[in-house]
Amino acid sequence: MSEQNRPPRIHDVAKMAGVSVATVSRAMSNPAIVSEATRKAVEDAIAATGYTLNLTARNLRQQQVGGVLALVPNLANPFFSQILAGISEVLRRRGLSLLVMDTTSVADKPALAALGPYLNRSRSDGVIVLDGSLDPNLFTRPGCPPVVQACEWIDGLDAPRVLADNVEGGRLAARHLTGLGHRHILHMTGPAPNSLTASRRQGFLQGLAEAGLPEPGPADSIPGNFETRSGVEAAPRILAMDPRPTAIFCDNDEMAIGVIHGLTMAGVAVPDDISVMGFDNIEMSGFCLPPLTTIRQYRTRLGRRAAELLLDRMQGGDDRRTVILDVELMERASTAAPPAGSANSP
Amino acid sequence: MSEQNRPPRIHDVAKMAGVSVATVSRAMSNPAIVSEATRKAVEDAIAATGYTLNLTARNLRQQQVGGVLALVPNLANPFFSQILAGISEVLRRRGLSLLVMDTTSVADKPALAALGPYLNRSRSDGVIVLDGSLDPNLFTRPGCPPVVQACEWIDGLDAPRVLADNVEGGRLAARHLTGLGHRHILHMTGPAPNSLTASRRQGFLQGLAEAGLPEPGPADSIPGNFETRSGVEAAPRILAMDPRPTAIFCDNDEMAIGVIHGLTMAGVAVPDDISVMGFDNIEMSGFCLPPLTTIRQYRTRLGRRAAELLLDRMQGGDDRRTVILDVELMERASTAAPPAGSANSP
DNA sequence: CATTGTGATGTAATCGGTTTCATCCACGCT
DNA sequence: AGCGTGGATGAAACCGATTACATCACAATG
Repeated sequence: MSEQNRPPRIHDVAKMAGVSVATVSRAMSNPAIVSEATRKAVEDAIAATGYTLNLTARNLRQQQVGGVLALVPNLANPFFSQILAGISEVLRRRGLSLLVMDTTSVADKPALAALGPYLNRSRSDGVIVLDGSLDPNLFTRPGCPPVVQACEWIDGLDAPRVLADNVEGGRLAARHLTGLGHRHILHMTGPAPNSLTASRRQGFLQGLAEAGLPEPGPADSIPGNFETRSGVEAAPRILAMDPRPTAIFCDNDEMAIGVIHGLTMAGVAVPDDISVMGFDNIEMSGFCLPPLTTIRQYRTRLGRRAAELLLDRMQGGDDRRTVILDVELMERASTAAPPAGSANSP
Repeated sequence: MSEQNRPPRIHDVAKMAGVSVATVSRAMSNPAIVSEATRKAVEDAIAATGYTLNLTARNLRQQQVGGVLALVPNLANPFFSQILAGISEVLRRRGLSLLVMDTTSVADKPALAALGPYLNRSRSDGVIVLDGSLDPNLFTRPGCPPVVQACEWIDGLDAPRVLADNVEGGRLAARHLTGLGHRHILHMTGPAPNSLTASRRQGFLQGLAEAGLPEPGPADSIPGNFETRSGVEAAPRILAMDPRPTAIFCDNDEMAIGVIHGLTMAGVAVPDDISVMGFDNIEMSGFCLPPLTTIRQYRTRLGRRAAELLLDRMQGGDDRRTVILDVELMERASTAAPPAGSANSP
C-alpha cells in the first residue's frame, strides 16, 4: 500500500482518467463541453481517487474569495443571529461561505485601524454591515468589496439598505396606544446616534400627531441602550415622574421586558396600571409575562434580502435602492386601556 | 494620472523599494531577518502603493485556508451565538476568520451529502461542532480538518470536547429543589438522543438519590425539545398529573420560561404553587417574571476554550482530553418551598 | 478536392504570494 | 593571504486550480 499522504490533486485525476488537467477542470465546471465518454472517465477517476477541489487555488485564479463578511455589532445578541441565519441560507445556495466578525470586540481600537484590513477584496467578495455605528469612510476606501447595509444603517454611506419599516412601526405603536385611550405616553428610545432610534421616534411622533396629541416635550422620552438592564433601571425613574405616564413605548423588546420587570418588582401592574410595548417581536416576547405587545419585524427575511442584494451587486449590479420590509403590530397582553382614574381621562 | 485599476501586488512594492519580491515578503512576515534600511524602504513602498496582501495567494502556498468553521445547529438561537462570540474572539487574535454554517438548513438532505464537501481541508483549517446530532462518520473521512466539539457532543466521535459540567448542573438542581423540601419533582428533558439530555438527567437522578429520594419512575419526566413552546404545551399535561409535582426542573431556560408561561396562564402561581427551574442562565432568565432560578454555564468562555483547543490541534497537538467547565446555581425567585398543604409534607 | 468551420482536447501561462536554494559580501580568525 | 561563517538578498520553484490559445480530427461546404 503506497498510501499517498497528500490529498489527490486534479493532476492525479487527469492521469487516472487519461486526459489533461484542463479537461478534468472542464468536466467539473462545464460538463456540457466535454464528450460523454470523457465525462464518464473523469467522474470515475474522481470517485476512485476521492478527489476534492482545492477552493483556495480556484479562488486565487478566479480572483475571488468565495465568501461574504457580515459585520455584527454583537454576536451574542439573538436579534442579529437570526438575521445571520437568513444570510447564511442564501449564501450557501450560491456556494459562498459566511464569514462573521463581531465588531464589539474591536471597539476599543479605532475601528478604522482594526477593521480596515478586513474590508478588502482579498478577505471577502462582499460585506453585509449590521452595525450602524461604524465609520462610513471604512467602506469607501479603495479595495473595499461591495457593501450592503441591513437592519441598521450608516449615515452618509451610499450603499443599498435593507430595513424594516421602522417609521411605520413607530406609527403603529402610537396608533395602538392612543387607540386604547392613552394620552400620556413615554417613549423609551435607543441610543441617540443609532439610526433605528431616529426613525422609530419619527414614526412615533407622527402617530401621536395623527391622533391629535400635542407635540411631546423632552420629558416625554427617556434614553436607553437597547439592553434589558437599561429598561430595568428606567423603571424607578418612570415611577417618579409627575404626572406619571399611562403607557410606555420602548424601542425594542429587551428594554420593554426590562421595564416590565422593574415596574412589576416595584409593585406596579402591567398593563393594569401602566401599559408597555416593545419593538422587534423577539422570540421571548410571546412568552414573557405578561406577553408583550410589540411590532414584529421579519429578521430572517431581512437577512435573506440583504444577501440577495449583495449578490446582485457582486455581479456588477448597481441597484442602490433601499428595500423596506413590512412590519406588523402584535397585540398581546402588556397593553390595555389606561386605568379609569388616570389623569388622562377626558 | 495613469490610475492603475488593479490593486498593487507584491511585485509593485518590490520594484518601488528596489528589492526583490522575496525580500518584501520577508520584510512583512519576518522583519528581523532583513536589514534595517531594507525594512524601512519596504515599509515606505507599502505605504506609498497602498499595498495589501492577497490572503488567498498566501493561503494557497501555505496549504491552509485561514479560517475555522463552526457548525451551529441553529444560528437563530442566542444560546449558540454567544458561544460563537467567544470563538470569534480567540480566532481573530490569531488572524483566522470565523466561518459559520447553520446545520438546520441542511437537515433535509442527508447530512453526509450536504455537509461532506465542507468538511475538507480546502474549506477550513479546523472545525468546531456545536451540533450533537450529526453523524460521527462525517468527521473521520479523509481530508477532514481537526475537530473540536463544544457544548454538545457526538457519541462515538473521538475528538476533544469542551463542555459545561452538565452532570453537576443536574445535581445542583436536584439538591436545590430537595433542599427546599420538594419530594415530588418533575424533570422536563430535552430530546432523548441529545447528549445534554442524558448527562443532565444523570446528575439530576444522582442528586435525588443523594437526598434519599426513591428512584423516579417514567411518569416523573416529560420530554421536550428545548424550545419555549414545548414548555408551554407541557403545562396542561403537568397540571393534569395526579399527584401533581410541586417542582419542575427543565433542561433549559427556554422550556422553563414556557412552563411558567403555561402555568401562569392556567392560574397556577410560580413559585407559590409550583417551583420551576431551568438550565443555562440565558440573558432573559434574570428578567422574566418571576426571575428564573437556573444553572449558569459560561458560554463565551466555552467558545473561547473550544477555539483554543482547536488551535492547539491545528498546530499538531494531540490533546484529546475533555474540558469540563464549572457551572453555578443561580438562585432567583421561581423556586420556593412547596406549598404547606402539599402531599409532600412529611 | 481544397477550404472552412466546429467540437474536443492538450499545452502552458496565469493568479500572487512563500520558500528553498544559491549567491555574494563582510568579517573574524589563523 | 586564505578560509570559514553568517547575514542579507535574489532567482526561481512552488501551491493547485482555471483558461487563453493552439492543435487536431472530421464534417460540411463551394
